[in-house]
Amino acid sequence: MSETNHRYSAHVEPSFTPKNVIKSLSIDNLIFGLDHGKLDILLVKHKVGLSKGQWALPGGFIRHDENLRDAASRHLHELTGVTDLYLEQLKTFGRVDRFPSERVITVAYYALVSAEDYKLVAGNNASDACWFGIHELPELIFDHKEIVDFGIQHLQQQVRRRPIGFNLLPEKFTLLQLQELYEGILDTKLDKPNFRRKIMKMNLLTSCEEKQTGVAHRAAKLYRFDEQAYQALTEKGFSFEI
Amino acid sequence: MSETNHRYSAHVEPSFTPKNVIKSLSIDNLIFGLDHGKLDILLVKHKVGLSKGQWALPGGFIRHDENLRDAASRHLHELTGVTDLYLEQLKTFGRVDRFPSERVITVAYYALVSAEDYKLVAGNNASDACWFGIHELPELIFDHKEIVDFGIQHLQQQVRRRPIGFNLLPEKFTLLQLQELYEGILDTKLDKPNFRRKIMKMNLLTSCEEKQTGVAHRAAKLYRFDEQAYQALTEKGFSFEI
DNA sequence: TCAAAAGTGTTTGTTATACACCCATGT
DNA sequence: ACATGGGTGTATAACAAACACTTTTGA
Repeated sequence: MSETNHRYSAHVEPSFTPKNVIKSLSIDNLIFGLDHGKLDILLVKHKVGLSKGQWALPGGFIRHDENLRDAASRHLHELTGVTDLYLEQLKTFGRVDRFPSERVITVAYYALVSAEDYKLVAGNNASDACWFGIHELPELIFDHKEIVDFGIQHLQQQVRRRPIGFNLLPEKFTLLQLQELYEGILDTKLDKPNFRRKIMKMNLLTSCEEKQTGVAHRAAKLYRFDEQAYQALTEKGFSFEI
Repeated sequence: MSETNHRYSAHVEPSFTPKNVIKSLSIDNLIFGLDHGKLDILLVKHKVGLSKGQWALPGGFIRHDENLRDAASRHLHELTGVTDLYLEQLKTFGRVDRFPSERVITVAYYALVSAEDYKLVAGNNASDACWFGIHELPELIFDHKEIVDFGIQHLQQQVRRRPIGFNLLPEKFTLLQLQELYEGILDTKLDKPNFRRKIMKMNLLTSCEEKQTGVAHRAAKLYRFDEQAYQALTEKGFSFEI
């Protein structure tokens, strides 16, 4: 893990730049997680370099023989151990003065990490990787705050149009968990009966024929997201709207 | 104009690469225009280099002291003479093998060119710049076809959610022109009465208190898009949906 | 007077919203 | 028994879709 941070920090001090990577171009990952209905972002703390001690988005350089998404994936994997994520390009940030001393343009990717993986990341031996609530972010390096702000806005838009939010939940979830997820991301309150109906009418959830356990109230049914049904519907021009 | 093409073609043969630009990173512009309800794209023909004689998106390299959008803007201006456009980042394309012989990643921007500017471009002395209907595109260089396909899809999504389509029309336009624009982009037929009502209810159009002239039927009222009303509405959380 | 597009009205079915209500379960 | 969330029902209003209709104008 320290190797990863070394590699990233390298990107602050050119002398640390690993070989076989593209100059002037980096990757930064915006990783969202969900903690009890609160939206979090994963940050790392730089260990060396000019920006030592400062928080930043996890990222790094791109190898010459590596596709952009693969680079994003690799950096994410090296840091968190998580693979097979919903990982999408967000935007490329290239302000002339965004990086000190030399021109570096960064391609930002974003990912949504499920509740299980959320714990995995937190329990990782990368003691300098940490989740922060989006309303309690520390000072960030470079233009990373700008990337975060853009990403949150983007997520709020995307989550209304595509069922990507499910990636933030465990495999089996209740309808209330799903509702709280949407409330957390969109920062609003939703009407329970109406939300349930809207979701159920889409036929995107499969009942697990199971119920919650260990709760001090009537146990809710557990559902799982039906990827195939979604694929089938999108091919028919289906539009997902919350 | 030949200078522009020289500059762009440079991007094919590294030996032509101008000084003071970033290596391994280029800009490509996807420029949409409207011709009688038909959606067009602006292409240029390379005059020198490996890809001589082939059609490509107008683009080029980024100067070290130049922001990304400024670079996109500059290349567009140099080629078409058009300024002050709706010009947005589309996506960054970076497949390892997208460019022959060396690694070049490109940031794609897109713009919508109004009917007036459309003529301006066509009448320009850049004899190797030409509009093509999106269904009649020639073979394109590198991964430019991929960029075009992505851009068309993106435009179809964006145009439904934000009133960017107005950029493709002249300043004063009729409701039928607007409807034909949407039909052209979305590749569907829309119901006239319903379309009119939907648009008018948004209060985004100002009447010019003027009518069409020179038409062989009842003259339609001319409208203009009210930018201020749109700004005011978006701040209130207004959502534009066609 | 006819074609062509401008522009209005109305009917019908669907969907959104708000809110009242009953159900199940652990403490 | 009661608090807590699970889950259903329904009245109302807003909206979308389809389509019939009247108006204006140049040729």
